[in-house]
Amino acid sequence: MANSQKPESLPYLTPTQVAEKFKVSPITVRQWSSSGKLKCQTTPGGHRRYLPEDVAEFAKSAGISLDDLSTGPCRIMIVEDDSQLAHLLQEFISSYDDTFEVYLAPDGFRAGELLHTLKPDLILLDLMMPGMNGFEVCERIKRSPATRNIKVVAMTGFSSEHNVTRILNAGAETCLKKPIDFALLRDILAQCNSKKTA
Amino acid sequence: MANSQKPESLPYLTPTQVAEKFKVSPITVRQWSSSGKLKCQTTPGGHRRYLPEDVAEFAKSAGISLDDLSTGPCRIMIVEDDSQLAHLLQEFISSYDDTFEVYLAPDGFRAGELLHTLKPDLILLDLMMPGMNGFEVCERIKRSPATRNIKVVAMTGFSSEHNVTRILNAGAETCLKKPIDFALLRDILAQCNSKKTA
DNA sequence: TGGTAATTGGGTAATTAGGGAG
DNA sequence: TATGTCCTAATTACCCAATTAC
Repeated sequence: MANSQKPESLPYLTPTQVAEKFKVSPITVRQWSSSGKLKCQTTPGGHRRYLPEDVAEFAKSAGISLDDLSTGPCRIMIVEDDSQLAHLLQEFISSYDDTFEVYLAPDGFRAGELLHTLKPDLILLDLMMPGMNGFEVCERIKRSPATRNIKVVAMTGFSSEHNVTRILNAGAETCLKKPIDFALLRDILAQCNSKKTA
Repeated sequence: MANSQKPESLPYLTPTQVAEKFKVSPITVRQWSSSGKLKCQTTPGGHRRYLPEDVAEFAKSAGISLDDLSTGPCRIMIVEDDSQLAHLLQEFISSYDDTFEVYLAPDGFRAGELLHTLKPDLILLDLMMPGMNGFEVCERIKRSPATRNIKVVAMTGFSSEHNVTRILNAGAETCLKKPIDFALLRDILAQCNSKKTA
């Protein structure tokens, strides 16, 4: 189950599903929609359907704990063209906590795909990959509302002071130097884990 | 259908596709048809197929605006790292039909992102880009149910017989040789146009 | 042409949802 | 503000043979 593909989730939520996320009754969710606080769409039969982004926006505006309830298990994407290192990271993460779901993106295309289909909680991002500018990728992730709350941990073998500053300014959590210090990585995973309240 | 000459690739919708548009299960779509609320055609085997116009009419009668592709314009993604060529293609397409929406993906990451966020109708795919294997990309697009009906037109400057065969086997509509023959491109756009019912 | 996985239709039962007044 | 209940309607689950897609 290590590097399996696609966890394609439904692009909408029913009232009951939304209610479960907020730990309230479906009737309450109905009220939120009626009063306009929670945007919703409707089926031809009049039933309400909720888009994940609308739910997230409502959670934020209401100050309720937002992202962890909606995500489920912790998903981690490893963007790394060095297959050996990628698998090493994957093994380490899985052995640290086998509830983490780890996905590998060996190239930019896969990274872009998984970013929007998998919607990971954490991204380990190699800054030096052919045909891909890691800095731009990080900036783009942080610029889009749909992805900006994803944690990005940069990885690089040529960590000049300037580059480290640049990637941190782009919104990365931290910048790991190669070879990877697995103690640091474990700390990062610990933070990722503490986020889970379930 | 405005100007379609051939019933080559009719824009029929399957029950599942209609269900996705209305955020509902395929079973519900079946009920709508059984009760006569949603008109449908049937295959020789008895399976239901839906015309976009019938779906649009049903949506209107239910007071729902379809945000998605049924009524939307034709979206085209150009995957090409040569900025000059990319813009040239964009200009040509826009001048051919200014209702076409053209988006540029200068690298693999943008291509992967746009594939799932934009959900284009047609992809012009450069096979030779750094850090991106065009053949693999095409195969992946055609393998996933969510994207397999997107038309892929390959573009390459080194079109060996073997490579052309390979990309066509991967599911590409055709393989354009560089420099691009714009007459051929126009024909492709014409097919893309006949798909539109709006 | 042939093989295999995914989708579909039919029918009925079970679950969920909306509206409103409490 | 959030929720429980009643009634009716909309939506979905389940089973299995046929059809369709790749």
